[in-house]
Amino acid sequence: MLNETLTAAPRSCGDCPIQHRAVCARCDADELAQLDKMKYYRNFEAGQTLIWAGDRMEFVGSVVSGIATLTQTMEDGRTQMVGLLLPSDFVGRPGRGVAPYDVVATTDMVMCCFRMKPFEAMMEATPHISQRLLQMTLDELDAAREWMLVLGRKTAREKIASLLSIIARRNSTLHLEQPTGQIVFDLPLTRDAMADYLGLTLETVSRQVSALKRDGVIELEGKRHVTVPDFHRLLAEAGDDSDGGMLV
Amino acid sequence: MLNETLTAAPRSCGDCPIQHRAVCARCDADELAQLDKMKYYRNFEAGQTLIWAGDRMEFVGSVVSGIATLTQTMEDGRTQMVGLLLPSDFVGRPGRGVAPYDVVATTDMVMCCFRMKPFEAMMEATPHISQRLLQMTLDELDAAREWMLVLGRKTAREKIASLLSIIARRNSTLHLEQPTGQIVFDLPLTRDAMADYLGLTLETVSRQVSALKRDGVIELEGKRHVTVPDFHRLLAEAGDDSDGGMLV
DNA sequence: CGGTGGATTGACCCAAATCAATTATAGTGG
DNA sequence: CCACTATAATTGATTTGGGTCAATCCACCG
Repeated sequence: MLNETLTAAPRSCGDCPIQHRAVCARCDADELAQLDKMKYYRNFEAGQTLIWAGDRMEFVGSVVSGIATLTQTMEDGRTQMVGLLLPSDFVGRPGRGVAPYDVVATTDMVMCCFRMKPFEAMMEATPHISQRLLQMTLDELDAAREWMLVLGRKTAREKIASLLSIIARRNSTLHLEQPTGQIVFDLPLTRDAMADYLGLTLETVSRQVSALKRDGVIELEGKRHVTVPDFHRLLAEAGDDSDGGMLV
Repeated sequence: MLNETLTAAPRSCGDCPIQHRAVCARCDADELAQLDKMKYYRNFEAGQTLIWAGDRMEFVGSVVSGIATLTQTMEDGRTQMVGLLLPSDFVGRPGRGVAPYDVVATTDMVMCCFRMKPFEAMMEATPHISQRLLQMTLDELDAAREWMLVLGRKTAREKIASLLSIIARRNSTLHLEQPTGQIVFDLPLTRDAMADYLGLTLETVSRQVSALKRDGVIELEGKRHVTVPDFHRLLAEAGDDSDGGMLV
């Protein structure tokens, strides 16, 4: 399942489900103790906007469980999703006072928040955090560039296949499996959110999902539960390289 | 002029035109001396491919002068530019052995290269470099996300206006001016490269450039020399926020 | 000069947007 | 338990922005 059963904050960092992938992954016991003093957990409900673009940011933090989206909006209302935040992903930018994007919870969420000021001070003092954050940011940059190819050059059908394969891949790496053969997962996004991510309309998303289903690339149970009988077939539909390509 | 007259390597870091913006910007004299031991300059000619996607990377480095592009290619030949590298921008990723994108010089270039291994070791030891690199990477991530909106939701006309305003802005920040009123610059890209950046065909680029010219948004002298009589008008054509929006 | 590569312009076509109507699906309260 | 909404999703008909194919045009250079 994509939505972890965890809906409450972990008892301590030792129990934290994201301790090995989050921004604090490299911290030693001392450093974790320091972080503990500036951190607090917050719960958000599905649909809730965590941060509005233009707001003052008073915290940064990690997604502990649940899923959020980063979205950019033009004055005339056109929107483009620019990020999908899964457990262990980092929210906010040290040193920046104002949020550039809307951050919206698509499921119930738990966040581990750090007060901005002390966190920034700690980043100056201990290299472990900024080193880890650098790694994570470089990964996000790669993902963003991958997404630029999707937005700029792929057909609607390829876009849908790309999104499905990305969700499938992220989902299975969370569970430490290699994505091959049959894969099953739940879509964390509505058709509308998928359209925002893909630079399409929701009608086109719906049509192409139906087409992929008709052609046997995917199977649907309800609107959200997806079975991919052959992951390689899906990758081929996405226009992605035969297999490899993926930089982890 | 966009192309700095500098075509040779600087004598020393003190003479370096990018010393205040590059990855080494925060380094003290000691650290610069350390870097000096692992660095070497390389010249590239316009059109030359610095790095092929899939190649082993044996160096990382900074653009000292000139302009390069980062490009992703699908097996069937569709290409998408995913980055524009200007002086002071960083090339390569510490810790990564294989290049994910083609890097191509669009003008003659000088690069300040660091041998990968010692550079990585130094990053572990001195926080100044990874802190600066983190800042730069976060800026690039913002730029990439800005670009996702352009690719996903803007019309061809807006895309052209967006590209022109980005080049104008970057160009004038290099010269420490505020972009207002009349702006003059040289396009560093061919129509074809612009199309690769914008997710368009070169014919559409040509048509929309002509349209913007016809409508008085820009003036052209030859194919490359651009005059923008009213920068705000250009921003409005780009669909960008009335003025602000820009996160520096 | 003719040639070559970049750029422009025109005619036509198609993939995805838009406009519009139905069809699930999930509550909610009588 | 069944109407009565409200929201998400599907499907159809039509339009359109940008792609494709093709014919010049232009500037520079040997």
